[in-house]
Amino acid sequence: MKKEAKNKIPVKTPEHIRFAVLAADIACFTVRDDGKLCVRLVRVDRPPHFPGIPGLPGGLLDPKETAEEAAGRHLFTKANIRLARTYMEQLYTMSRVDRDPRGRVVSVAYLALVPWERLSAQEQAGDKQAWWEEIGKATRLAYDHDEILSIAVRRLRARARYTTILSRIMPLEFSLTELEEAFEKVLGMSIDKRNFRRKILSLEVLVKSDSVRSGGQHRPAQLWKFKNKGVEEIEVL
Amino acid sequence: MKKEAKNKIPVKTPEHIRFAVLAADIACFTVRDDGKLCVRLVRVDRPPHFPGIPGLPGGLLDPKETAEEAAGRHLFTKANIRLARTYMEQLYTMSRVDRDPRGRVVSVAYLALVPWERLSAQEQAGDKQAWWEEIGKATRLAYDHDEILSIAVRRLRARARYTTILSRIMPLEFSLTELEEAFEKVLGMSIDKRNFRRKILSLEVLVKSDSVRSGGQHRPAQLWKFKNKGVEEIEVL
DNA sequence: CCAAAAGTGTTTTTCCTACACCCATGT
DNA sequence: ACATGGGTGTAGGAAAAACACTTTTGG
Repeated sequence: MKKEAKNKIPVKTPEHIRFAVLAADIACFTVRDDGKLCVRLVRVDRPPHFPGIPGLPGGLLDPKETAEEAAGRHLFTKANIRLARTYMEQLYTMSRVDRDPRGRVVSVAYLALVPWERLSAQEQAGDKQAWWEEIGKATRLAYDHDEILSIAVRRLRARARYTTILSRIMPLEFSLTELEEAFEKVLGMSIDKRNFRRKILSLEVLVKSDSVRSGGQHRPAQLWKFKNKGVEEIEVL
Repeated sequence: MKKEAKNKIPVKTPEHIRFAVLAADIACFTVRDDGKLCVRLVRVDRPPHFPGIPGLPGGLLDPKETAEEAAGRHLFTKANIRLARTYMEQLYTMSRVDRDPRGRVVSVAYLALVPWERLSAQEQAGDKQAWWEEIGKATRLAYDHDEILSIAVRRLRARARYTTILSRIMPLEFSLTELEEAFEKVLGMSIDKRNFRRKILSLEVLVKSDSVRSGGQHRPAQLWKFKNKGVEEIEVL
């Protein structure tokens, strides 16, 4: 019984090994209706090191939540993006000893995607606390968030090539041209229209929607949906 | 000055946010000379939950080291594998609240590779504390190490297909047959000899070595090296 | 009838796959 | 001389890439 007591444990973990604070940071992307690939930034105000400069949304873990739960929570409370509409996957864990000048903070970074169409008007517009920034212009961020962002963009590009991850950045219904443009914006290259359509249709991940989009003074576009709602699968493009 | 004091910080982080213990676990692979893909296991002895059962090597972070440094350190102290010979990349961070029944431990898992040829005789042989286990037989591990191992194998297979990661599991010099066998063991499939040779040579990642291997009673094999020592690159196979 | 984006086929080239025999060496 | 793994070439099919015109609508 004495032995059992010895083994019960870290209700009383020794002080010296509980030196770290755990955090989660989120690189949340969307393709804005002007076609720009954007990331959600927030105003970080932690003088003297980070006085009112931009950064990724994030915050500390609670003792009873996973890193992913903390990421979803802070994405909502700090950046006003609701988890229900977003896809999230773990990206990288940042553990440099001096990454936060105030003390040892280890941060689990997440990659999130949200369809622009499903954001409320207020979420789209942004304000002084949280806003959408074009990828190229999101620079000089707080902490090591430049590095997180660069890892996130690289990962997004890689996964766009061999998974259906872009289904999580598209509206529920979209034209093939819109899907092609999402690929072009994310991959930063132009794609042949006819080859793209043949390829994406041959993968059989899309189904025709009932409706068409009757936009400007031109032929209306057939709308499509992704067949498999949530998940992703291996492919190529 | 008062303001400054307020911003100095987590020399005095509040107790309640320093609830977690940080750890690193390592899935370290090699291809043994019998051709088996193996993972390094250690004996975990933490009764009552894990009394002398196998697990991945790992351990806690020190306050002044990164997760990767801790991984390298524990790989050496717990599993007797020296970092100098190993390639290591971050795999996934496990943060389930109850993953360690003794208290909240968040673990950063790493994938490591080491060439069998570069291990000492003692490291190759293993003992009661640390040994090489074939992938299929490494099961019912401590904590969530089954899950880590499964993620690691999946990742290794994926990266073998589009990077030169296998350069880190091969000896410095090797025959094309040996390289082909490494691919076959890792991917768990057989590969056509002629097609493999044509493909791998067309990628121009190998250079001929000066020497040949004069093994049994047959024609000696030309030996090859990877052109770019350390790094990896995008390819296909 | 004009502007603007939607939609559609064919040809060429590249890459993957399947497949069988000769070569150099040690015993 | 023979057993053993090392080494090579070709032909057919599938997928990728290059490329231009017709269709449908709104103004």
